[in-house]
Amino acid sequence: MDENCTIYKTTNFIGKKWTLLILLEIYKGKTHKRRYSQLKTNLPGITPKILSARLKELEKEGMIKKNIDLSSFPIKCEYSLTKGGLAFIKIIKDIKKWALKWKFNNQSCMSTNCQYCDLPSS
Amino acid sequence: MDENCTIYKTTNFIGKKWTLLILLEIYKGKTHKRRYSQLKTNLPGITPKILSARLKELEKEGMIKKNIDLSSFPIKCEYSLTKGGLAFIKIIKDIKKWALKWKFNNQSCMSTNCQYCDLPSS
DNA sequence: TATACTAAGTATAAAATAGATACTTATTTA
DNA sequence: TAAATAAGTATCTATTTTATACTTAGTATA
Repeated sequence: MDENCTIYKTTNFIGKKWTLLILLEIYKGKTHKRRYSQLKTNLPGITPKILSARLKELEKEGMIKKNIDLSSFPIKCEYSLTKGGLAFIKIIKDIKKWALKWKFNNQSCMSTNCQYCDLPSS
Repeated sequence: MDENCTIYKTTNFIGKKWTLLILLEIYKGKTHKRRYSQLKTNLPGITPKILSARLKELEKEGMIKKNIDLSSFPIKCEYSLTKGGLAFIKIIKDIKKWALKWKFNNQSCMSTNCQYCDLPSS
């Protein structure tokens, strides 16, 4: 197995469960930022353990940045997209477009209130 | 949780381990077709159980088609991309381009012999 | 003063998924 | 008669994910 492979290495982290949904959720935040608790609320079904593991991995992979606000209590942590992370959103949008065209009969997103994919289509 | 969500439903199957690599490997075959045994050889590390589970899921999701040739022995099964599956290859190529730009310093793929991502870059 | 509340997690055990490896089936070739 | 082949399945183990409870420290409420 070739561990230097670009696609192999990349699918190894972007392919994990919840990863794309977390990126998208951060993107949808004001100025593309979200706090831990907002992510937890807006991604129903995710567990705190997985959310925190994915955030650490995304930070390690350079797709998001963590910012801690110590001035208030309780401490607030804000996660924002890096330039690379923001560039990746284009791919997620393309996946949505592909899915609408080839999987869901070219309807616009069927759930208008959907927390996940209610994002501008262009 | 909104189970009708486009992105949620889509990441649920394209996000699984090996899925993108299998699609890519079929794409790289002559006329975008590969036999089971070729996939197994060209995706070192995959187990027959996972390969067969993924192929079934991809077929169910309408991304590949299975074709059995009973005329010879042993039976040969050929997997080919559907139109939707072929359209998805564009996204995989974009992921590679993204990775080369943002993760791997804009080098062209570092392993020229790589089974996985040695694909035309345009 | 004691109690409850918050944000951002961690800890532990159970369930689901993936991996390793051996086996199956049916036909052809040595 | 024995070995080889394609396309898997079966069984057991290891890794990941999920469910749920707990932690920490400052702040507001009773």
